[in-house]
Amino acid sequence: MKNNHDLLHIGTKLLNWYYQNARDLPFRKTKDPYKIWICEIVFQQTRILQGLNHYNRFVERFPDVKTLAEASEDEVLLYWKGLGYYSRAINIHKAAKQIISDYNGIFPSQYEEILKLKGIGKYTAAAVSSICFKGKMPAVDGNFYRVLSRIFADDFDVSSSRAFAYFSELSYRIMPNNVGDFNQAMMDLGSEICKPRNPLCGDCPLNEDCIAFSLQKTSQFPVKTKKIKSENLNLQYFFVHREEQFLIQQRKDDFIWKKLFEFPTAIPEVLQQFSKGCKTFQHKLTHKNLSIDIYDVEVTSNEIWDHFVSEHDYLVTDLESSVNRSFPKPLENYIQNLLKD
DNA sequence: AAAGCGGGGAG
DNA sequence: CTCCCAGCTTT
Repeated sequence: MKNNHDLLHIGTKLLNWYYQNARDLPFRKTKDPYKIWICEIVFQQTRILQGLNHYNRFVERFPDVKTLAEASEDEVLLYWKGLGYYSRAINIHKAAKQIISDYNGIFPSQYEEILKLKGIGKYTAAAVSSICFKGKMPAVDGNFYRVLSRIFADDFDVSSSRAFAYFSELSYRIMPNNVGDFNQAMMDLGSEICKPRNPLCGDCPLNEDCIAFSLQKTSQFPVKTKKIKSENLNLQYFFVHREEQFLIQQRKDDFIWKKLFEFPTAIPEVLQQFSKGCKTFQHKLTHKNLSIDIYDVEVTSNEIWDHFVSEHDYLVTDLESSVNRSFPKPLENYIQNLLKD
C-alpha cells in the first residue's frame, strides 16, 4: 500500500502533464470570475465541443455581470437556445441580479458566498474560487469520479448521493497546493486520456500509479448502479398561421423546456375546419421519449383570425422574427424547415 | 435520499 | 441502441 507521500506525487505528475498538454480553450486565457462562472454553467453536463459556440456568443453579448443583470430573461434564454437544461439560463440571470443587489456588482471571492448564488452548487463554487481566487476546494465532477475510482480501483457507487463527499475526501490525498490548476488538470485528463470508454492509458501520466490499469480493469470503473429509465409521452401542437404570421405562447418554469416558447397546445372548434394535416416527430430527452404531433392550421378567414387573436393571449410572430425567441429543439427544427421553403 | 431536467456525440 | 458529459434544484 502506498503511503501518503507517494500519493501527493500523483498530483504533481498530473500538474506537470497539464502544463504540457492543457487544452487551448477561450476561458483558459482569463481569470475573470464572471467568465469562469459562465463557462462552468455552460459546460455542466455538456461537452466542450457542444457548448463552445454558446459560451463565446454569450460572453460577447453579456461581457459582465451588469450587462447580464440588465438584460431581459427572454434574451438570456435566446442565447441559451438549443443548449438544454434551460433552468441554467434562468438561474444565471437571477444570480447576476443577486450579485448586483447583494455584492454591489462585484463577484464574491469566498467559497461560502459563491455557493449562495442561484444555480451554483458545490462543484461550481469550488471551481470558480480555486481558479480565480486561490481557493483550496477540489471541484469534484464526473471526471474526478472516473479518474479517482480508477487510480484507487475504488468501487464506491458514483450514482450514490454520498459520492461527492466520498470522492472529495479521496481527492485530498493527491491534491497539490495549486488547486486551481489541479482542478482543470483533472478535467483535461478525464476528457482527453481517462475517457469513459477506451481510455488512452498508454499516454496517461498516471498509469504507473493507477491500480485499475495495473489490474487491467479500467473498464470496471467507475461503478454506477443507477440506470436511466425513460417514459413515453405524447405532445400535441397546433401551428396556427395566416399569411406570414403564426401563434406562440411561453411555457411555465416547471416541467420540461422552462420558459421556452411553443405553439398552442389546443384550438377551439371554430379553427378545426382549417386543419390541413398533421406531422409526427419523435424526440428523445434524457428521461422521456416524446412523440410530437404538429397540426398545420392555415386560417384563411381574416375575420376568424382577428377575432381569435383578440380573444386569446397568444403572441403573434412570424418566421423572420421567431429566430429571436428560444424554442424547444423539435419546434426549432419545424420552424427551420419552413424557413428553407 | 432520490427524482427531474436537454441535447449531442461516441461506441 | 445505451451511456455520458466542467451538476443543480426540488421534493
